[in-house]
Amino acid sequence: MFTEERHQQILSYLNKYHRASVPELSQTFQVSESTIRRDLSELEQKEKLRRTHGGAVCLDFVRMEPTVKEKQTTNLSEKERIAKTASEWIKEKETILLDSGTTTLQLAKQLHSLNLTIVTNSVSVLTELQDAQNIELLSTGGTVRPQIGAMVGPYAEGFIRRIKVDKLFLGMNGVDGRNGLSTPNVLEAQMKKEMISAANKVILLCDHSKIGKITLHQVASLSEIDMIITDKSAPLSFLEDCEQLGIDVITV
Amino acid sequence: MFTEERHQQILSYLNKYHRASVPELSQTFQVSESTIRRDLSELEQKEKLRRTHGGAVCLDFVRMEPTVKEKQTTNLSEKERIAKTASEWIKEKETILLDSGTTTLQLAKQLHSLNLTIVTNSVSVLTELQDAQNIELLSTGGTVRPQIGAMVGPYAEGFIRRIKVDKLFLGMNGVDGRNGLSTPNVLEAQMKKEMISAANKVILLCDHSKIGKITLHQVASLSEIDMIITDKSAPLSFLEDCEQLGIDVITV
DNA sequence: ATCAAAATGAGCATAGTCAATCATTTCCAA
DNA sequence: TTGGAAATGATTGACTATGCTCATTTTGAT
Repeated sequence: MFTEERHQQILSYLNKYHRASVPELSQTFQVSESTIRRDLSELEQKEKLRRTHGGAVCLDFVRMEPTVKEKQTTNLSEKERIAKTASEWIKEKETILLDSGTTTLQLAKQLHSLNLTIVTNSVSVLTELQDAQNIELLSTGGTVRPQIGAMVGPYAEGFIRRIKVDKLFLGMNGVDGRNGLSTPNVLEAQMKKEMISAANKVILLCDHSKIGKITLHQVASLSEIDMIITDKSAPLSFLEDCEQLGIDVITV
Repeated sequence: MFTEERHQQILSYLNKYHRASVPELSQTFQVSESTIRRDLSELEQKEKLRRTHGGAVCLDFVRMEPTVKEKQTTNLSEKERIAKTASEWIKEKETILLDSGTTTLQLAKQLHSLNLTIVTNSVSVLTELQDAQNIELLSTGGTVRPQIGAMVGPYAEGFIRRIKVDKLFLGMNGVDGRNGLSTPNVLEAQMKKEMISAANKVILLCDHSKIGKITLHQVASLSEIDMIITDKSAPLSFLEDCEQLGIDVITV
């Protein structure tokens, strides 16, 4: 393969996966890592990609990544860690239901290279995963809630009622030992209820800031959750309540 | 074999294999590598191929690279003008169905400040308009087609069947006077059919590059269209055909 | 904050490739 | 035939691509 060809292919690869590591490319094209590094340097010179430590990313992906909104996201690093841990519980070929929200979006970012069927009511997740090669991506449809980008309402619920998934990764505004799960919007509350019914296993992703909060509409009681992934700042008493209910608790 | 003949054969060879090395060609045509290099230099001069270190690659192959982003920018200015004109036909409070595609995405960008109900099967349009203040945004849901970001399949069709909209803005891969409207993907074709049925008024947005093209699956005949907005490079004969059918034709 | 592992880029040696040059061969018209 | 232009092949010094080593930087985990 000629150098030029390899350069083209590296760009296609990046277009597909948005990112590529040096060892990954080295193996793919059967050349040394040095060569790949040289390739990446040259392509960066030509502004065809953006070099990162360990690899490179696609240019539009870079532009897309740090949106204003995302920068404003609170507790981003906790959410990232929670998402990373959550991704370790996903096996190839599974069918996953992804709720809307910033934490589940972080989870979506981890899933690009897996072979999965993903159902979601989040516009951001759709955008994030629409070009992932091995993912069969399904959208619930419905009314789009501004700002949040969640699809809700009767159409969305109707979609969910017709499916069954292996695992649901659920976000939530309020999580409380006594009051269970709650959210401020009635349509979202209803939607989350349906999602819980559609899943064999319900995994709740929430950073510590959500714990102890009670918001307007109750979605479910704690006992309907199978696993909860949160950060180490979560109050111990709450975590004990969860374990008492037989919920798997993971803190990261 | 004459020099000219060899040149022709080198080009055929490239057409077949997209690439060729100097030793490979040298052996194939039983001439020295020097000669091949001379041949390749001349052919590059005439822009018949692209020289690389060690050989040459077919030009089309090099051009094969146009990234998703570049595709979006093909005829961008035409698309923008078409979109702008299309937006002038939209009145406040109307219910609009927006097909997926780059031209309809340009249209979506024009609609931020209007008070509308918009239904779409395009992930890009959802992202574009999710934060628009006065827009009630509805998503069809369904299976997401990679690259294109169109939601299709039975669920998407089911959604469309249950609604009626004032106007549909439709994109299309192929538009031909005789053959009507066509698209390469069967699911998209089906989806577009349903959308046409759901609309009181069907407005086709297409730049001149789509006209005269026929692709695999027929979506509808021209007569099902109420209005077509295209650019001034559209062939006159086609525009006359449209007017004969009573279609409003606008060229920008 | 600190440390070990991973990644990097510079330098260098090697193999393969290149363009320039020149001698030889082929072709064609006078 | 013969002269000259064009095409070809061989040679060679320069250039390019690659892989390897090693000192330095970056990263991530504690």
